[in-house]
Amino acid sequence: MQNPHAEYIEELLEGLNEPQREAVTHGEGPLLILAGAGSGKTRVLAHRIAYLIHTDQAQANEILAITFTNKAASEMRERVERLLGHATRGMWLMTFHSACARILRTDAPRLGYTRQFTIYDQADARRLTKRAADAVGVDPKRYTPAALNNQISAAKNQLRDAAEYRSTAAGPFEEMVADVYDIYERDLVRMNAMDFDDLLFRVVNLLELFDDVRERYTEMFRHVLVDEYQDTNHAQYRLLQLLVGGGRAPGGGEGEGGRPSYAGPIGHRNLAVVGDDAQSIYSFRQADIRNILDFQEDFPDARVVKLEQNYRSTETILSAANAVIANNRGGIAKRLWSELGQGEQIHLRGLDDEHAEARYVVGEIERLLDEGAARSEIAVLYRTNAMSRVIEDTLVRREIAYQVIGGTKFYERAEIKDAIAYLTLLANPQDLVSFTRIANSPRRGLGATSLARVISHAQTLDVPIWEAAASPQEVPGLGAAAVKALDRFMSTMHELRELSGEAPIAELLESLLSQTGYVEALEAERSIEAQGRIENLEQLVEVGREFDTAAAPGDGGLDVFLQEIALVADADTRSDDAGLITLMTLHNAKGLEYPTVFIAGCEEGVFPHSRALDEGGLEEERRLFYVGITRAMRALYLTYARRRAVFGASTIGLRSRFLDEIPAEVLDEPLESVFRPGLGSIGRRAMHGAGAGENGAAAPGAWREAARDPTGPVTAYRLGEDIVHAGFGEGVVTGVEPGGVIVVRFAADGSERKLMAEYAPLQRR
DNA sequence: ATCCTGATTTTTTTT
DNA sequence: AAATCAGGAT
Repeated sequence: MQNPHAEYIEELLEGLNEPQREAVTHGEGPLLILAGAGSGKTRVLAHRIAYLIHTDQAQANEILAITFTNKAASEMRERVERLLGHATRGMWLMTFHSACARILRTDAPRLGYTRQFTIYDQADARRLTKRAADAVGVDPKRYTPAALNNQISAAKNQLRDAAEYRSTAAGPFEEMVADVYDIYERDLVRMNAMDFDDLLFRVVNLLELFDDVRERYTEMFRHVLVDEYQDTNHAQYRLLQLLVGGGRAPGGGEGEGGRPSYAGPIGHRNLAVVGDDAQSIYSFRQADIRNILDFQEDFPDARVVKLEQNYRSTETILSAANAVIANNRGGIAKRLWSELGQGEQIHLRGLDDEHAEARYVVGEIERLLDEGAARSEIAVLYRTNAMSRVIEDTLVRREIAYQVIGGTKFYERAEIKDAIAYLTLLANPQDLVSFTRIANSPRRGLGATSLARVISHAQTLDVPIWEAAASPQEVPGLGAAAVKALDRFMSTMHELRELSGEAPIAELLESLLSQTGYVEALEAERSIEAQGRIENLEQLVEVGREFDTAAAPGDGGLDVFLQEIALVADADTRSDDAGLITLMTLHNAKGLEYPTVFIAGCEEGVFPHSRALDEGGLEEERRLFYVGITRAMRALYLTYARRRAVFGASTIGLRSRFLDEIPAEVLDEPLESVFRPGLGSIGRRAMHGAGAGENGAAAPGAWREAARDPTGPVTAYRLGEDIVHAGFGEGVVTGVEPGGVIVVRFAADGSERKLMAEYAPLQRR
């Protein structure tokens, strides 16, 4: 019997290599795809989804596919639709957080929330944590709300609620956090609100508490696929187990047993995960690399597919990446290879300070553009958002168009948050955070004292803040002026609430901004800044208009709009506009690729970051460096600055230890990069000699021979260099550590010794 | 209630 | 260097 789709399926598998094919055509049961960087995992995922639908193993609406960003999700959806030739409405293709918000929009009432619950972002969560900390009497100098909230967030991501946290709290600090956690949690519930972590946690609660709900979703999602599995946290792990069943001890108990055994309820176990342990970079967000490392223990019958052929980068770039990651212990052995040829060497430059670094980067960008490169082919990556500024300044000066991903996000701008807070209060009258945000914005004479009175009145009566504010004359101690101001404010809000039932979002926003006097107040300022804010608000109205036209019928409510924009990540706003250079942190670059990549700020303390250097942090920093390197397709530039302004003060920086983990033969590093200024006549002569390039950098390769000259002054030894020691004989450099220490393995007895490069009797051979 | 000023803090990384 | 915050003046 000929399958009518046979040719189509053949077409679907065309151009895939053997392991990719295996992953795509794998049928039921657990599947682990270990996908090295650039090995075509997005492609495999898209093809697998299309394959499942084509072979009738699943309908589109029976698939749950989790990606790391909304942007990745919509790109994936496009790919799948192109493969299938038709739309995929009904397929759940989104982030963990979006999927959870969507589940909760249906089922949150089971847990005592309304469907209009508010999602608080990190800033809101911190504000609420501060309130809780104040109530507990925490010394705000010793413990910042951010630090406290991080503790709470970490607990939630491990599915530990306030009571559980208290029961295991050890020491006074954790006791105190437990107190804060209690109040914070109580406030959230009272305000019908959830933070980001709650979205996951509450869905886990929902599925654990209500068998009927769990069954509904397990039956609904016959196939679950997860991208970037190495960066899932415990809550996400548990969620997956509840959805697909199984986990440890397949066929084991009904799941009601002890907690620490993760045996979930019995399910179809159709879980396909894709990831790369070498790219795990979110442990600060409680991502647990063990989720991917232990997958085969969780599912002993899992099919495991390794994708090691890289279709993205040159061999030069890959050998750098492989050499760097080899310095980490453990991990799943992989060796990326590619057929794309050696390509050009990796450009490594040391510059005097961050301004020189920016000038060098932008100078090279200009050169590349002159040679015909498109701006969209170039990305500049850095460790921290603050580092974008200097580069931005330089780009502006040279009039090169760029986009910055991250940093101050659109939805975090004060005016945008205000406008959204108005909408949020209309949807959720219990939302105290939104109320306090907008009650006096624009100024209407409602100061902190008056607001505190209204709030405490609402809390004594245990009624929503909206209700308490609606009858200001009943608030004890409220001055006559304040009563009047509140009265006016609330009558506007009541009018808007009427409107919110029927009007489209864009219209509601527009009337809100005019009726509350918000835009008027900005216009009155008559400043450029205020004008910018007004433009931002216009942009927000535009977002609303797009939502109005795009939203599926019956799914276009205010609550849906608010919950959607609460989960917009900045990475989602990345434009593919061919006319823009892209600037972003290394974290934001995950999953992306560019023909030319710059990694700036390769200095000790910056990258690896000084605050990451304790417990195991170094390996994660190295993975981050690995992620950065493997973003590059053809050209990679690494730069560091010998001096850098940190907090306005100039600081001396040493080149990153990661640079010395890259094999010398793939690097193109001019001499004056290696020699620190004033280190001797040869260094200085090099500066004058071979013709310093436009930005003070010598022409590539000019002094490479000199750098190898064994009689020259001590230069940094690099990984893999062959040396001769006067006492121990021949050996090879197997490690380079900061402080001029190198590790050498000697051929004679195979021993490894640490030596001071400068003083040991060493020679290159 | 609002504005001004000086002190303090900020930089990991993000859904 | 810039942003936020507390305290005090208006």
